[in-house]
Amino acid sequence: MHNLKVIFAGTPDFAAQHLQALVDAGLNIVAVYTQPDRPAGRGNKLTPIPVKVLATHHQLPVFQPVSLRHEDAQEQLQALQADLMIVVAYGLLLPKVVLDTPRLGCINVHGSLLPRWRGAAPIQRAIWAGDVQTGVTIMQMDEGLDTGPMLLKVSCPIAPDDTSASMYSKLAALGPQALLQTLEQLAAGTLVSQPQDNSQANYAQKLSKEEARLDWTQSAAQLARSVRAFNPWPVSYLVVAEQSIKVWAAMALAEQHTVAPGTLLRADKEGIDIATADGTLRLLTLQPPGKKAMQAHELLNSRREWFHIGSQLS
RNA sequence: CGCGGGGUGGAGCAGUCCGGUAGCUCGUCGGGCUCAUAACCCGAAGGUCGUCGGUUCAAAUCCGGCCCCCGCAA
Repeated sequence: MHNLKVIFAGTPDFAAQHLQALVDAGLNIVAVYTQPDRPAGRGNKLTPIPVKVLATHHQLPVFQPVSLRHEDAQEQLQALQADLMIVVAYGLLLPKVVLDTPRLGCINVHGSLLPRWRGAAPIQRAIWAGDVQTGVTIMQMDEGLDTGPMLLKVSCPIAPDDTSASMYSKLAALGPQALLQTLEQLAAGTLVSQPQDNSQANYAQKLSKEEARLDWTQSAAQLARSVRAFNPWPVSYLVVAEQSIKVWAAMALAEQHTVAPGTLLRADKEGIDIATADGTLRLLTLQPPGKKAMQAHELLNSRREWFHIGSQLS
């Protein structure tokens, strides 16, 4: 596999960890594609792109086209005469021309056990839906959205306290291993591809800030899963005293109640308990705007007036 | 120059506008009550108020520089 000319395409830290593994494995990486630098964050400063930082550190040629739909970008790609392109969380659509440019096409590392959770937020949706396991799938890319034939799947259990953040780091360890294994099989000629069963497919819809607002008409169990799935982004929140308070950790209590959803049942050292349509949600770690995340009892030390027992949350 | 909040005993906050005895809710330690307690009562320890400089008889508080943390919008 070391004589393959490989192009790597990816953007965030998750992708960078795969690139690192490829570099460590001694692959011949002829180019690295990543998204253009953009002003972002507080102060709108230019934020370094993880993959670019790593590529630059290893003195790999970096390309940052705005789109791969333009001919000049496609010609540039063509000129690299690559055998294979490896795509991990790149964030740009690859037109068919691009998919066909490398001799062996493009392969992708996807954060779910395909065909379940095709699309933008596979890791988060697996937690959100209460799946007991997820994993990574290495697949040959085709024109569809994560519809290509699968080359290798590795699964990973989702623990009851796993968040999207923790699953990301678990899969960021599994993905590179699976990717390297795939490349070895490719080189050895033992690679077997398996088509996806479309009848088993579903889509992992992008997360939104709107969706992150805790909706007391959902069940406590679902809300607890959402809190885990939306950590570290967009982070579940509730509105109290006209402020959005992020909820970084919560748990569903078995306890039932007879009051309206959104009623504050208790607020003590254990946490802040709120009635939902089905069961009670206990808020454990909260973060008011401008503050750091803190335990419920710490917030109550100074903001008791925000949490009067019996009050209604919207 | 995107908008904004903040750095005060171990924690979360008030006090800053109108300079002048360090406050609140917890935690910790000691004692008491109790069958018992994470509950309650009594008491104690613990702070150069982010940092550097300026103004002043006097600065957490006024003025200026610097460091750090965080929310929103992208």
